[in-house]
Amino acid sequence: MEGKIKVEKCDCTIIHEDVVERATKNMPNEELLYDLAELFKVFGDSTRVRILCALDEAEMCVCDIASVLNMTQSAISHQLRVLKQARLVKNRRDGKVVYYSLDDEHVRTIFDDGLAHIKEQEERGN
Amino acid sequence: MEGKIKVEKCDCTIIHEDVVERATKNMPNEELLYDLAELFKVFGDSTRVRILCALDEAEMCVCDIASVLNMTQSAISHQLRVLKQARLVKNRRDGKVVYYSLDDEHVRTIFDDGLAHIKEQEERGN
DNA sequence: AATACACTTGAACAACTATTCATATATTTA
DNA sequence: TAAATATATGAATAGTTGTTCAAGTGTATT
Repeated sequence: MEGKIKVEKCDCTIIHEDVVERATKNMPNEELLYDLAELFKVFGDSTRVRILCALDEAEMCVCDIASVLNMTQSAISHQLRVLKQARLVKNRRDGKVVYYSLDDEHVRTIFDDGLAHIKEQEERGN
Repeated sequence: MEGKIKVEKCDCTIIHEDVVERATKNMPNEELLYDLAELFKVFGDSTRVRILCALDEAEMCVCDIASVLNMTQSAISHQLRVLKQARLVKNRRDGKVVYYSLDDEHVRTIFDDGLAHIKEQEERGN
């Protein structure tokens, strides 16, 4: 469904008008939030997360990555495409070989924030 | 498929052994990366992103949120469940009304990082 | 030019996910 | 206790996504 605008409304009677109005007014641009969700969606797959982790270590060719993740080269290639479209990785060609590397300084930051959340969760007991 | 371990290997001949070995060795725990992806998956839906945005403004009941997002109460309730399981929101009951609020200091940080990436993308022209 | 090889890509399929609809639960009020 | 209301939940469904398989590019080597 993602991104469709719904028409139905809640049928409650005791809505907190002031809060609703304020929140509605301060909501960021719908498109921006959509793009944000799209970005996180890219991070929301363990194969892609692992690829990013591998590339954080060093620039690598497709076969290298496939070998590290123990997956087919085709599967990796498909995912690299997604990562590239999201501008998280870039590539360069050297003869037959295509080398991929991280294309964003924020990748590590976003990772670390996510890890911080997970760690805090664990500490709070789960 | 998510989380399954593959058996096939890449059939390339010119793997960069040193890089592969180093990357393999330094890869974080598989389970940790899986959890990380699971977390980002929660952020990877615009409805949930919008809910978090709304709650960043103020504590709200389910109907309030439904009203702000212009969606059915049921849909919101289902998503709040996901957010709660991920420990991103918490709730308290006051009579018939259940109030939800953010349950994590990192939510805003993660948001901001994501936005930083998007902005940089735009600046680089796209 | 022909072969080999690293990589890409399209189609197909299975697994997953978000919303809807109907119904259930919990709490207040009459 | 019965009715009203805010929320939750289960099943169904349509849409999405990741991997596989087969075939296609592009580059180097002979």
